[in-house]
Amino acid sequence: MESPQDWPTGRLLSTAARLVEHAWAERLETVGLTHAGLIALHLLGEGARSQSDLARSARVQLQTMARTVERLERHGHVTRQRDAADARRVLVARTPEGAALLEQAQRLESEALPPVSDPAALRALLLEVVRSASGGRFPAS
Amino acid sequence: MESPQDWPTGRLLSTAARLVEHAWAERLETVGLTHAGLIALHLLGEGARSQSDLARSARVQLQTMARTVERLERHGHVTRQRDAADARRVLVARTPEGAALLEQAQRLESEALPPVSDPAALRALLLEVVRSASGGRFPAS
DNA sequence: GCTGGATGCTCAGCAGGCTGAGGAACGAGG
DNA sequence: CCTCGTTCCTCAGCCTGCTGAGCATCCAGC
Repeated sequence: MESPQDWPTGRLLSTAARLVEHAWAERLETVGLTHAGLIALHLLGEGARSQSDLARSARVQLQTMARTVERLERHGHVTRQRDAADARRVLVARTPEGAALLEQAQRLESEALPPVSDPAALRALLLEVVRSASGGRFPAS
Repeated sequence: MESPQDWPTGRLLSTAARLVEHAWAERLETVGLTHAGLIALHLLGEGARSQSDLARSARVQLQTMARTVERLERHGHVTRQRDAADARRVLVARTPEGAALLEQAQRLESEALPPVSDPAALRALLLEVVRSASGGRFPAS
């Protein structure tokens, strides 16, 4: 009960994620990004996308993504503007500063995961989990 | 970039954890517990433990555990009292209600992880990650 | 004894998830 | 047209992580 060995797998998953996220966040701090911000910046790609589109891709709720984007905008990493063609949408695009940051940050991100005996197997298993748990909640992403 | 397949492993880990946690929380809601509360309740065992002790075991900060315990107390799942032997400590113990809830909740927790091709391998790999990422941050847990 | 470091806790405040409620715009159908 | 359902977004509020600051207590060493 005291040791992680005896924990249920779900709890192990959450804990591992949190620990890795922390290491990751520490590095990102040096370039002035949070991990959620990096994901959003990454998903943006070259063109502009709507917030709900980003949210679906990132597997988070629209409200969560809206706040992340708002923070990125406040720091000058992205711009937001109403879509002229569909006034419900807000189009988000990277600024040059955002693009520059993204490039630095991506190099840091890959270093955050501690070395593990079989990285490919870990990836494959996590992918299985994501796929099967995304069902319904984030359709057609 | 759009699909999880192309994500870095750390991001996959976080996403998988969040999705599983969500499924888990949904079930726990039916018995009136949050996932953090369940962990604390579980780690308590039969006897009383101090908050910092619980925090170390759960791999969270003392402040986080304090708030979780405070919530459990508010709902009548645990009791808190100053340690007579060391007045800095707060001793936390399960109430009978808390113990009853725990038993129900543990059955639910195990169902939350979606079936995966090699559960044992997933466990083993996650355990590696937790072990190597706990270093320094949560000594001698 | 007293002082000073270590330890346990609380308070305040931030970021990132979530839900629920409600407003504005689009679009299909009567 | 106009209505009604859907979609996109915002606002408010909760829970869980985190940090930093500050307080009380203990204990070792002088």
